[in-house]
Amino acid sequence: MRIDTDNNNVVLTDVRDFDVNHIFDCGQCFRFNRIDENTYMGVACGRALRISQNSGDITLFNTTVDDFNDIWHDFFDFGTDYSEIKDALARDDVMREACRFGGGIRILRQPLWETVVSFIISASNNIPRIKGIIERLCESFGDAIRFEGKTFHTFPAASVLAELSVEDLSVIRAGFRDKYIIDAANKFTSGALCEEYIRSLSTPEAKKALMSINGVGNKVSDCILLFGLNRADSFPVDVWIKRIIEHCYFDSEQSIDTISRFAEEKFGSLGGYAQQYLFYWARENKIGIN
DNA sequence: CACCAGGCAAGCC
DNA sequence: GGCTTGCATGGT
Repeated sequence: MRIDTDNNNVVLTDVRDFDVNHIFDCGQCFRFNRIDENTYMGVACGRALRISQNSGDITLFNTTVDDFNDIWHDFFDFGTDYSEIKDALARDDVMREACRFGGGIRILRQPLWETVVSFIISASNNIPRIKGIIERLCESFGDAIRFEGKTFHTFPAASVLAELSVEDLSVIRAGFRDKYIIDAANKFTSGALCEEYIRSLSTPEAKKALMSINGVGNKVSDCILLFGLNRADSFPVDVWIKRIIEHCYFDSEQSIDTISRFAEEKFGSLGGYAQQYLFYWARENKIGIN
């Protein structure tokens, strides 16, 4: 990959294993929206971004090289070799096809706090509504930022949400999840949970710490570990993953525990990547629904 | 109208 | 311990 500047844009060439549609449509990230077939726009890490792709060429509009190096390089996980991961995972027909179909997926390194709240909101919910709730949360309580003549909003800090009551949150229409968001904000603000401490823990210990938050159970904590803490040894088992593993590897209904142990055995430390390839492939092709 | 949506907590045994 | 049920809201 080469990094150049063109006017106010950062231009990447010879980029491999990268597809904006795969990255932003595989359900890991809720704040980026499709502008056209090659372009997405959104907010992450306190910055707005417009990113466009033409095969191996990527343009980050109105972005400095410093911001690319300081923020977007890590956000897009450019330090990880996804070809190697796909080679290791593509050991059977199912995984070969899933890795081929979503070959441009990368697991974004999203801010921990935003990931905690986003996946609390995801519980028993659908992706369009999750995005709507998060958007209202940011509009109501985040900071306004200007970008390309438009106003965007950052994700509100835990300390900001900790000042709110459950009633204050009613404007975002999160339903029964509002009290969970407040509890998470309180734990992150009071020191009961500290990001640096959580990051220092092993994956099982970090999971236990995250599950002390009301509204964070087995599945949500696995998503936080994977998307917010870059723990690829975590394999979130949601209804989609459960159905596709059953459909492709068992041909009968299995317990969530059985699915988890199967994934641990089969994918090990690459489970999180496998989960994303499978999730995207299954959803886009409606596999395992019947 | 009933049913469900990337689950979870609380209340039952 | 495992199993059931209620949960807010919005879309079919």
